[in-house]
Amino acid sequence: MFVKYDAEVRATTGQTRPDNPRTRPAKAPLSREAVVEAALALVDEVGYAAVTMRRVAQALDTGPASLYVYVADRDELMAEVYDLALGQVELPGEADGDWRARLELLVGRAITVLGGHDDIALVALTGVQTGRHALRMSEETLRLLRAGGLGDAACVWAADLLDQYVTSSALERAGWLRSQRALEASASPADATEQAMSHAAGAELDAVFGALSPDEYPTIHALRGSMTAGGDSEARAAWKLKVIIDGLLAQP
Amino acid sequence: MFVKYDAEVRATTGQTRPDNPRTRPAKAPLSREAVVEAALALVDEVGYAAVTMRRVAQALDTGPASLYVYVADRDELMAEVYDLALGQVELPGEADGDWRARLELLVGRAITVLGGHDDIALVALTGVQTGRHALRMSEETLRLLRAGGLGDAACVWAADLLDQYVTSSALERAGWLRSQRALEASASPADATEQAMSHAAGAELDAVFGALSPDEYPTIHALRGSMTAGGDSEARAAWKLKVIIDGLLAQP
DNA sequence: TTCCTCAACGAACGCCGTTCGCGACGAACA
DNA sequence: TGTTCGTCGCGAACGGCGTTCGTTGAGGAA
Repeated sequence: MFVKYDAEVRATTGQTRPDNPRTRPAKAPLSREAVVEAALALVDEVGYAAVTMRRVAQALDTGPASLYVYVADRDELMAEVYDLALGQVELPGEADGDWRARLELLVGRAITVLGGHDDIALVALTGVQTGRHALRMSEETLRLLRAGGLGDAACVWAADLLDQYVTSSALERAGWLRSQRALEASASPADATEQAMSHAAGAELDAVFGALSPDEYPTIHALRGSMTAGGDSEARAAWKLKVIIDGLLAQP
Repeated sequence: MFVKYDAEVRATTGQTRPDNPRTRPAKAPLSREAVVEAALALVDEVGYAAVTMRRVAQALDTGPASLYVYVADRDELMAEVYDLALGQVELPGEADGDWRARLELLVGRAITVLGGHDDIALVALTGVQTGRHALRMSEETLRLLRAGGLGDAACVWAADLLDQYVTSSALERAGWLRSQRALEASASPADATEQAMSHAAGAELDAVFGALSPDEYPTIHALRGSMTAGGDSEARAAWKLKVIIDGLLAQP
């Protein structure tokens, strides 16, 4: 009853300041899970770098000090956020084809999901992740590679290589999405066709490569047409993954 | 006169590099180049994340505000530092073999050099680098790939893939070196044999994998012997690179 | 000599992650 | 009911960050 009253007052004033926070008899349900979920939502909303302990606390209507009951520090929180995001990756099933088709699907989904949460994949660069969902991904990757007939050591090294590929691709994709969003926000809504945006996105790189001296950088100059035309990023990603898997199968 | 005195004092104390009479007879010993060089030295000394504008300024015996005459912000400074580091990569020559041998050498050197400057490779994740040395690397990579007979589009995509590989490998290597250094510093100097360190380095991962339920993670459990035995990281890196290039050659 | 330009920098602003200790709360007990 | 006591949420503060602003003073031009 008091809780309800307090909550209502706070809701109508929009601030915790006016009333005495101490009058709260019972605290809203705070938990490690809630903190991590709030942080992931913030990553999507304001971006990885802008997720601060203060902002997470604010989203949960509390102070930054309260978060440290559930989380050791920002790094640990972000590691949890990373694993939560990884949980959104659906594992391919029987109907998705043989080991190779499933592996390609798994890697593609991981890149899509992680790249969709801004730079959360940066967490994977800080070391081997041992969260529940990270282990699930490793298990499935190794299982599929084994099904492909690779040797034990090759499986482990290949999983390592694929993990590097997923992480760097997710970060690349996150950066691309960010620039698209920035462009979309800045451009006048009238001419914001997708083609115009895509073209504008690569415009500065176009200029850089075009201005290069053909004598000093002959190959870049010769290929600048192919470099600018990023074209279908989907096809590019699929090509890269095919390269890696073909390479794996070429090993003894 | 005071300026001159200051310059002499600084030169004798070793704050700036040997006096070049041609450049700047009596000007302040500060320049964009000097700032970038000081920053790179700090990256090696205290690590990428700990390189702050204040520390760079301190190393140059000035205040942080003075740096902004030569550098727009920390990101731009770090991009310059990245390119300076890349300049330490020596391009393979005629004597190093065919295009493939040279490409493997180039990639290996890039990983070694970048990985040796802590997390400086993080810069490459913020977007396509267009510094002098970054372009030089791109030019050479594309040239070698073309010499390998790849088509125009394949060259560009392959260079992209190799760049991802270099960046992520450099960061992995930097992290490994960091943990080795930490271990070396913490362990008692008496038993600091390399084998003991290498073993201790993977000890916690060992424990994690060993504790996993064989039912939930059967493949990890089965391969945990191969996972822990990181073994020769040199061989692992060479294997990964071979996978990628073999994969490239398997494309139509 | 006088003036002008601009590199240099002290000081400050608004953030950040993290820590510490106060004091209100519920429980146990008289 | 009145009193004491342990728990723990969180306000307040600390040291440090990137960056900005306005002043200062030296070097070159006139």
